[in-house]
Amino acid sequence: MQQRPPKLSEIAERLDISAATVSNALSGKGRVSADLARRIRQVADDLGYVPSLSARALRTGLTGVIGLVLPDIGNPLFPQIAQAIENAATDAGLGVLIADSRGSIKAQTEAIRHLKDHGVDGMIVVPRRGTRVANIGCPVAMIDSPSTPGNTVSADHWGGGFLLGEHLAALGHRKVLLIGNNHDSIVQNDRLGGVRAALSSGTTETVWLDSVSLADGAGFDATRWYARGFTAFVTVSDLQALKVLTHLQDAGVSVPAMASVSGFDDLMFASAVTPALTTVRMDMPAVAAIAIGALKQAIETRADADTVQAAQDRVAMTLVIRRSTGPAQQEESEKITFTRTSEGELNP
Amino acid sequence: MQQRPPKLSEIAERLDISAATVSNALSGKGRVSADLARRIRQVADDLGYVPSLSARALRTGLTGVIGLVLPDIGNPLFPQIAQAIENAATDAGLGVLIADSRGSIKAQTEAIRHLKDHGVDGMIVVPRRGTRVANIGCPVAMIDSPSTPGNTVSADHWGGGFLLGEHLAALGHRKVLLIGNNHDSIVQNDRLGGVRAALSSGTTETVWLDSVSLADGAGFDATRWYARGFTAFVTVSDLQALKVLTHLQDAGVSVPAMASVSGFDDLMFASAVTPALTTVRMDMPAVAAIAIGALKQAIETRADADTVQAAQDRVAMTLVIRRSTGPAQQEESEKITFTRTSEGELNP
DNA sequence: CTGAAAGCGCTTACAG
DNA sequence: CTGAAAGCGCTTACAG
Repeated sequence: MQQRPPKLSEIAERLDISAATVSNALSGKGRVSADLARRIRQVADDLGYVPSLSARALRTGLTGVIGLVLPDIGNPLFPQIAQAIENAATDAGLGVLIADSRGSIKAQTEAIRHLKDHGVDGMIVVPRRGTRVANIGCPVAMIDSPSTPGNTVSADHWGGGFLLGEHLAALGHRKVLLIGNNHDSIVQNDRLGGVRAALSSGTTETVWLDSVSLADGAGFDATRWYARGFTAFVTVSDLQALKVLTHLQDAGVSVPAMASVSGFDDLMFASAVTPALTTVRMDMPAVAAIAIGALKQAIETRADADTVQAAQDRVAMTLVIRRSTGPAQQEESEKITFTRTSEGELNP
Repeated sequence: MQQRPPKLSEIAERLDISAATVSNALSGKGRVSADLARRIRQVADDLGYVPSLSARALRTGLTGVIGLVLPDIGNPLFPQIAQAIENAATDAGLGVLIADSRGSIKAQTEAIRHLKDHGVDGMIVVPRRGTRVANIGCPVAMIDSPSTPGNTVSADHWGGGFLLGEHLAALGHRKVLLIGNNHDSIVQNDRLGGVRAALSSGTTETVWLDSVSLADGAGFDATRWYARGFTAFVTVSDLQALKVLTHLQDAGVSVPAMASVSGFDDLMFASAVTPALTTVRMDMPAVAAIAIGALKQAIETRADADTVQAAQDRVAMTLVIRRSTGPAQQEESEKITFTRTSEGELNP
C-alpha cells in the first residue's frame, strides 16, 4: 500500500491556521511572520511534507521539468551531455525528461511534441545538423557550435582545435592529416579550422569520410598516408581516432613512435587504450550550467523568447595529454608531453 | 507569447455538450455513442487538443512518467539502456525522467527521492552492486542479473558467456584467461562462469582487476600471460577488451593471429576497432520492453508490490562476430568466424 | 447514452 | 501578518 503523503491542509490543521499561510510560509515569499514560518517549516519536516508537483503545476502552469532532446542517444558524447545536464538541472531543482530523435528529423519533431505534451517548461536541444527548432511554444536552449545561428551555448571548438594544432607544431609535425566524417558539420569544420590555423607553417590535408567507413580497405587507409610522409593524424572525434590508432597498430605502425594520433571529446575509452589518446575536451558541466541557467531564467520570467540567449555563450576547451603508464592515470591540461601518449615528437 | 492550448471545456462548448462526455469519449471508455464519440474526436483533432497532464495527474494521481535510475550515467552501457528504455516507454505512452546516482549509494537514495518528489508512477532501477531498493512507495522494476534476488528482468549472462566459451573452444583455444574487474559483481561472475563451463576441457585462469588499472605496468600485463601460453583473453566488458587489445597490439602481439580478445556488451566502439571486437550482446530492447511492460501493469493495477516481477525474466544473449574488412560492416550472431576478427583459430 | 457536481492539492489575488 | 475564496483542467461516481 502506498501511503498517501501529507498535504498542505494537514499542516494547516495541525497548527490551526489556513492553508494559504502554510503555502506562503513554505514558498518563502515572506508574508508570514518569521516565527510562524519557522513553526510551519518544523511541522512540515516532521510530517515529511512533499508538495504535490501535479497540483502546483496545474495551478501555476509550470511543471519544474525540462526536456533534453538529442539527435541520437547512441551518440558517443551522449553520456557526458546527459550527465552534465542532469546534474545542472538537479542543482536547479529541475527534472529532466529525455527524448531520442532516433536519427530522423521527423522523429526529432515528434520527440519535441512528446515532451511538450508532457508539459515541460522548456527544453535543451542538441540539434540535428541544419535543424532549426522554431516556435514550439516554450523556451529552448540550443547547444551547438558558436558559428551556428541561434546558438545558446557551446564550447569553443575552433579554439580547442588551435590548441591541439599548436601542440603538434611544437612537437615538430610538419605534415598533418585532418580527418572528419561530415563535411557539413559546423562543429567539425570549426575544430579542424583551428588545427589548420595553428599549423599554417606546415602542410595539412583534409579528408572527409562522409560515407566511407574508416579502416575500410576500399576507402581510407591510414598507412597509405603514413607512407606518403604524414606523421600526425588529427580526427574530429575520439571514435575516429580509435579507428586510426588500432588500424595503424594492426598494420605495424607504432604509435606514437612512428605516427601521432589525436581526437576530440575525451570519450570514455580515450584513457583506456594503449597508448592513451591525446584529445581535446569541452567543459561539459560549464556548458550545461550555462544552458540550464539561461533556460531557467527564461522560464521564470516567462519570456516570449523562443531560443534563449546566454550572456556567456562560449566555453573554453582543454587539451588532455595522458601518460599511459605508471601507477595512476595522470591528466594534464597543459601542453606537457609524456612518453607513451598517442602523439609524440617526431623521430624522438 | 505562448498560445494557450485548447481545453476540454472548449470542445464541449463547441459541440454544446458536457465536458464529462468529452472526457469519456476521448478516454475511449465507451459510455458514449459511437457517433458522438467520432464527432468529439474530430473536433479535438481540429482544435489540436492536448490534454493537460498536470490536471489529469492531479485528479488521477498518475503522472504518466517513470524514472530511470542508473548507478552511473558514465557507465559505458548507459546509452544502450537509456535508448532502449526511452523507446519502450515512449511506445507505452510514458515519459522518462533520468536520475544519476553519481556513484554513491547515498546519491542513489537521493536520486530516487528526487524522482518520487517529481511524482513518477514507477521506476526502472539498474541497482548499484548489492543495493536493494526497498519500499519506496511506488512500483520498481530492477534490471540486474537473473541470479540477483528481487530481479525483474535481465539478460542471461551465464548463457552468453557459455556461447562465447563454446566458440573459443571450437577455435581450438585451450588456455584461456578470464578477466573481470569486480569480484563481487554477480553479472561478471555469471558471464565468466558461463565461459568457464564451456571451456571445461581446457585450462582457464581468472584475474580480478578490482583495484588495478589494466595496461598498468605495475599491475596486469597481458603480454606476460601470452608468454605463458594463454592464447585467448576473455574480458567481462568491451572496455576491458579494448584495453587488452591495444596493449597487445602496442607490444607487437598481433590480434587475432597470435592471441584472441573478446568482450561483452557490444559497446559503440566494438565495431570500430581493427580488428573488430568479438563480443556478446544482450537484447536491450527486449529487456526494456519486459521491464516497461511489468512496470506498466503494476502501475495500472496499482499493485501493492514494490519490486515488480516479470513473467519472462531472462533474455537470451547473442554472440557477435564481425569481419573488419570489406565495404560494409557485417554482423553475424551465428558462430561463424571471418578473417580479421579479434579472435581466431589457433595458429591458423 | 449523457450531464451536473464534486474534488484532486495547490497558489494567488483580494480583503481584513 | 493572516484567512476565505476561487480556480487551475481534468475524471469519476452518481443520477437521470
